[in-house]
Amino acid sequence: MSSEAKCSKPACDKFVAINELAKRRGFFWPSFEIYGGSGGFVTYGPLGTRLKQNIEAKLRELFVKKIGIYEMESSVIAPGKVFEASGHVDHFKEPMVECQNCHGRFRADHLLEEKGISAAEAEKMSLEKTGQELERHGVVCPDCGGKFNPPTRYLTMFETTIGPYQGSVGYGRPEAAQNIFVEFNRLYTTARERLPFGCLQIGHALRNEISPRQGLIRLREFTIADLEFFFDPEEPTCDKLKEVEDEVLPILLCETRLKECQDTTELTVREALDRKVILSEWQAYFMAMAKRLLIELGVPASKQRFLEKLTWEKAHYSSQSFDQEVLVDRWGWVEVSGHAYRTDYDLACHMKASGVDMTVYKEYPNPIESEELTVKPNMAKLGPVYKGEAAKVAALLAKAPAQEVADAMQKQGSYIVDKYEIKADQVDIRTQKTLVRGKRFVPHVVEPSFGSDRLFYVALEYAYGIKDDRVVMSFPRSIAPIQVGVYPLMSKDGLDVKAKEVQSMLACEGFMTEFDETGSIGRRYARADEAGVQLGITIDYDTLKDSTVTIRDRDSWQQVRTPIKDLPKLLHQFFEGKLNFPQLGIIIET
RNA sequence: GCGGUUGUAGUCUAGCUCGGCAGGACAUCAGCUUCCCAAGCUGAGUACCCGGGUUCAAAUCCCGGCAACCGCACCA
Repeated sequence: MSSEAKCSKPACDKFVAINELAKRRGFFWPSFEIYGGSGGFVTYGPLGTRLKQNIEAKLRELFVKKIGIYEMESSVIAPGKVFEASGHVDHFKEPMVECQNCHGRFRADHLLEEKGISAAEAEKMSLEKTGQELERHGVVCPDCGGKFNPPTRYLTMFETTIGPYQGSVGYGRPEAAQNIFVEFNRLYTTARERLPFGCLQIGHALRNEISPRQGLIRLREFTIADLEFFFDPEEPTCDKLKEVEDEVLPILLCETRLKECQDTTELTVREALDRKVILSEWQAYFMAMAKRLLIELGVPASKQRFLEKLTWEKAHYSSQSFDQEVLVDRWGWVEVSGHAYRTDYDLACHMKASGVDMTVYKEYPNPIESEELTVKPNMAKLGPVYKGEAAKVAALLAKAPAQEVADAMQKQGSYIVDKYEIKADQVDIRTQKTLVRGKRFVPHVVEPSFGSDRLFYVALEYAYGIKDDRVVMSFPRSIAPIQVGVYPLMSKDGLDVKAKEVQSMLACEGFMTEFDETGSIGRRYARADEAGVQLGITIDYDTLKDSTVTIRDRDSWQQVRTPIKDLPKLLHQFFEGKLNFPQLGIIIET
């Protein structure tokens, strides 16, 4: 079918074209179709799964291998306590009211805010109180003036029961980050108790969206890549900053946004830090790396920007947040990653809720010497005098300010604590030298967090192109789901046998290959272009004579002639980016 | 969740107003033929979103559900 005919309708944008292609060729499709489907769930097919794996591999290459970040994998379900402690149970529950007349739904707290009640106050209110306040202010439906039903809470986390006991609530994680915080102590031990260090978790997350309607952009179950990077707030220096300090970050600043202006400010990483636009060096570093990741996925720098989040847009845990956005055909700017400075919020919350110490110990370069006056009860003397009350007296003494006790002893020879008079010989007062070698503190965290499915979608959209009326998916060569297609020019005269040999050899060399012998050679090239197969190797009658093959490039449709024996080395270098296509052999003029 | 639009093979779609054998294009598979950019011929398989109702007869009309798109709302 001609793509022109397909795109003559006004409704046909890239989103439609990609969804159609994705279904037809097996990149992805809506899940559970045989039962009518269920919104917000998606299945990745053979091509899509590979592409997604390659994208995630790219993320690992940039964020894990190069910096030495750890990785972990934990459960999707967590006991209720985890998300109560993290603040998600409170923040994912929105009070909503429904109009009895038109059934419109509104955020109850937003309605109260319009009546002059502060956001903080409205958020804290109980459901009952919210209902009373709505009534007191005579709030009616802004659409039709109808009355509201009593407010209810809508929880955007998936709730479940762990085991057969009803009281044991569990939640599907809405982000992968909490697993990392919860396991901090083990990870820190594994990291040989050194800061800074980071840990990445790529895995599924669940958010029970009210109405997920943008294909891969908003799903109820999706893949998230959360990287939590822990560092000492007193030593916030990023030792990798040199590698990225000249990288330009186009940022849409808060001050610009408040003027209702969409202009981005182009700042290098260095400038952004100097001007305190970005507070943390590590955060700036990760933002620069995120920009590079998207470039490697095929999104040019000019189609990317960072959006500084306004105070009320930020997550409950974040002190400074940026969204990395990519321009897409249908929706304009779409978030692909979030960069939050979470400070010590999460670890502190879990420490408080669990009672487990999650501080780390830092030794000072030079121990700090200090002199301290101590008052030690002399139990040998106190015991016989106070008998049963001796322990209580000792405890009271321990609480008393040492200097005050010492002064009293010197002046009056005794000290009165509560109703007891302590004699000088009943305590031991001395000056003790102590050496403070270090201190304990809660590490700070910066978090880059990627939506894997969104990375996948933008990679598809930016790969999508039309050449001579044919769809060509021009993936960057490092993420192409199939690297090499092998085609016998004819599937007879031994060409097919030879082609299978070549394919098998390349597969053993570690390449992702595909064999196709049906249809004319042109048709097979077209099919391969649509699947984003990077290179095509064609076995023809000359191959049988001189053991050379034709290699065809997906994007330029150029062809070169190369001996079979040179293929492994040349192709490895090509996919590593060390060779360009014309360097793969002798160019065939067509 | 509300309002609007919509749901027909693998994909895109005609037919629905006015009930009467569900048609096309592309894709797929097989055979012949051709062989370096979707050639041709012959043949094949595959569809009316689900459930109920009205009717001799339902893709078509009615009711309910599910799903998608657009708008509203929501999106830490």
